[in-house]
Amino acid sequence: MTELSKLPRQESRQDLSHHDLPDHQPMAGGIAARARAAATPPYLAGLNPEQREAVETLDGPVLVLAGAGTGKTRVLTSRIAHILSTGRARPHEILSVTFTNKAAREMKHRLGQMLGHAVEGMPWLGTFHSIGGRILRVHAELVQLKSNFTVLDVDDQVRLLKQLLQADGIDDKRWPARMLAGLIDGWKNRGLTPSQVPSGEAAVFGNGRGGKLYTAYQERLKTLNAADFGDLLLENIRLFRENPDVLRGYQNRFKYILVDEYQDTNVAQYLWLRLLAQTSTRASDVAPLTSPRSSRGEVDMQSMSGEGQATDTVLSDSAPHPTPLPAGGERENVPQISAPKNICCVGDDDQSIYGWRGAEVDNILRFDHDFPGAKVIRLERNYRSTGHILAAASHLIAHNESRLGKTLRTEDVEGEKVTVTGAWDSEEEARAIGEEIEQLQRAGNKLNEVAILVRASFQMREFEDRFVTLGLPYRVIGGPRFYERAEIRDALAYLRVINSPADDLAFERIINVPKRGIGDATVQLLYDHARKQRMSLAAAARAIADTDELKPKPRGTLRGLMDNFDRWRMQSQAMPHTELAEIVLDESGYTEMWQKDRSADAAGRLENLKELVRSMEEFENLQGFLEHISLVMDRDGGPEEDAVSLMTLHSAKGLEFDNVFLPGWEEGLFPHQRALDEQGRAGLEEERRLAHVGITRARRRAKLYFATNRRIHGTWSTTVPSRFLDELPADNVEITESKGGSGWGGSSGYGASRFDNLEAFGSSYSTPGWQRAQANRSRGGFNEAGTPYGAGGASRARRAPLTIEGELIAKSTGTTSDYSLGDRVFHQKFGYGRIVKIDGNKLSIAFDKAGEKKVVDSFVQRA
DNA sequence: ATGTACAAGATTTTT
DNA sequence: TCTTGTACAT
Repeated sequence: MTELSKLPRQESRQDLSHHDLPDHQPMAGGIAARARAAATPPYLAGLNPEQREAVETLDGPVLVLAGAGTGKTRVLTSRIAHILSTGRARPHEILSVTFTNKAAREMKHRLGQMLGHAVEGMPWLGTFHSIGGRILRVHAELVQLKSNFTVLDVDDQVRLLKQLLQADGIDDKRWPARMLAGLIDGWKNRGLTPSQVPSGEAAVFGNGRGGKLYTAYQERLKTLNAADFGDLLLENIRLFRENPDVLRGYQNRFKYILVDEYQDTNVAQYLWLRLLAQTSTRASDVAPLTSPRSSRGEVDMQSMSGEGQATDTVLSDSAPHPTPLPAGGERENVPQISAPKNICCVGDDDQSIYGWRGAEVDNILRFDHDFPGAKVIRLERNYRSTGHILAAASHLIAHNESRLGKTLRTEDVEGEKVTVTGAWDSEEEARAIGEEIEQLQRAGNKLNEVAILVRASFQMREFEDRFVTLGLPYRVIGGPRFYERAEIRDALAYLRVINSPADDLAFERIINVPKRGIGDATVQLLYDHARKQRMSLAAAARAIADTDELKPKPRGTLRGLMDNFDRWRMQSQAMPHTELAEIVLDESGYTEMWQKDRSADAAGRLENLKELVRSMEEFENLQGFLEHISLVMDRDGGPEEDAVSLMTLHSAKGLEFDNVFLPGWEEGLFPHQRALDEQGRAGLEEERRLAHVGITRARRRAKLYFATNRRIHGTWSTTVPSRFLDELPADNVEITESKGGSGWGGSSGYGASRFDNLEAFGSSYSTPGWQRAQANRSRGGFNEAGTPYGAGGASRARRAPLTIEGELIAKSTGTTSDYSLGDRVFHQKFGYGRIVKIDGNKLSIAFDKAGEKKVVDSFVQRA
């Protein structure tokens, strides 16, 4: 519904204005021009000269700088259509990356419409991550993975890190695994492998342990044959750097590269892109300076990210080919000469709102440096919003200092002024907005054309409450997604374990779900063993179930569970995967667990499970389904019913609506206090861009609100109207009174001095405690936290055995034990004993006190 | 191993 | 305020 819905509008409007047609074509005379216009293919129809230039400039690098509502995505889509229909490239030779899977799907859909048929064979249209993942799967063995690797999501990631922290004796309370996950994520966004993390940042957790944990994490991922989302790109970069042949294969393959939302690309994405779009065959760009795979993948990325200070050695034909190009589909049609790179990036520096997630606006600012000879095309004609809305947004964003600067214009009517409404409190705000929406509805507006964009998701609740009482249909966009729901993840975990027994995170997730009496202690035991032996949890479970490490009860259930999995795995060969899923959910007792559950959402969860099984039908087999899940996990919204959309400003990116409500324009909330505290001026500017994005989502009406009192986490605090309100141009704004009626009359200073009351309120405004508390924790600024943790006795006690274990790892990674019959050994639980039988790494030991027991060798040490 | 009582902490979010 | 996670009792 985003850019798509504007297409007809745009065309019809432009049909009226002849001056929009390209009248300055070099060879175009009068008749010829008309003949040409008549023959205009659908994908060029109705483009203005700016847009048309962006579509038709096919050779060499192009940067399209475009403001909101200027048809950016349309340009990209038309460009693909143009490339295809002029026969310059075949679908699989075009690489097009977008920001979300949704955007990718939409582009495919639009492309189909433009070309008049379904778009077949467009395998390289997608997001960075899914494309990166695909390439990684093809060349998995080159990065020491198996091609059926699993992709961990945040939840898995955090649980894995929690275990690593625990093993390192680090208290999860003080240093939550989530924090480490965030850090590692940030490092990966910046394209940093463990060895490249600046020592200051690696010192998090004390003593450079942050860096060590990162290393341990990556190692664990490898043994689990897993990658996290960051790896999908990072490992890709490594792959390209270490295997110039592979890289060249892709460089030659992709004749056209297109990137949407370039302003929101992060460093890793940038590096990845630059490698692919490299025009030169300079060794410094293509080949690593060190010999390939010399140091287990710790690639020196300076030469890539730096300013090209590396040597300009030309890669000769006789350059070493460290790894042969793998056989398979990737091999076809790889010409020897490298074509000039036709990369086209589309973006708007004023819409960069993901800086906090590692996006680098610099990427867009540096474009012509990175791609010499780049053509920069500006799209400044806005087709979306009316005059007042556009003027308000432009005036606001002009307050930002660091920006390229664009002057958007519209030929649309002035329309209604942007309104600013003050409410007494957030409740009244919700009430007022509810009423206005009902009014709009009565006036014949579709609810689909109404959106409420909030800064933070806690603001949503009040609107939901209000809409429920009003009986107004609404949908929350960007809420917990289908695949994030616990029941879906549980079910998937079962299937994942069946598909790949080594999937630890999945196994751990369901080992005691439904409750079957395998508690933390047991899991911990399994985990210790798994890590010591560098094996998967499932393998550890199997090994330990045969010994006396566990009490009979958990041992029995564990063995039963493993038997179940064996059986399911057998059955998976014989029956359709949907049927298997039903059997598994049934026999595991998972369905039963929810059936017994008396809580309100249990029914919905069962429904979701059914939906999951249904969605599996589209796939040929379990493997295919799971691969899809790990990369795209996304569900198309059901049938589109008429409803108000409720979402955060961030998830509104790329969308547009006739009527947009923007509540909560108050200091502290918007701009958000934390952004201000942590990022200072840069933070403020990003917030302002967010405000700009918010206003420019509106086609006909933009309605801003602020409340004088807001309840933040239960306590009421008085708030001050946002400074952004002051920055709006008076001529395009109308100040209205809250129609909620009750409290706020507009008399208290706000009306009189318009928005200049900031100072007046400033003193009375108090920063809520939680904001102040968080204030000095800057992102990436944990450098100062150099206090070595674990000096206390308790954690010492836990860490001490680690050293011993460390030695054990070195000794007993092999499958067979290097103990011999008759050796005296010591066991933590059973004490001293003598080995009487050896079966692989399972030892039978006659203990002095405890009698004869079967034990895995990693649990004993020489006495 | 599991249920319950209490304390802490609470932007934005895509793979 | 309300959710989430941890400490403690059963």
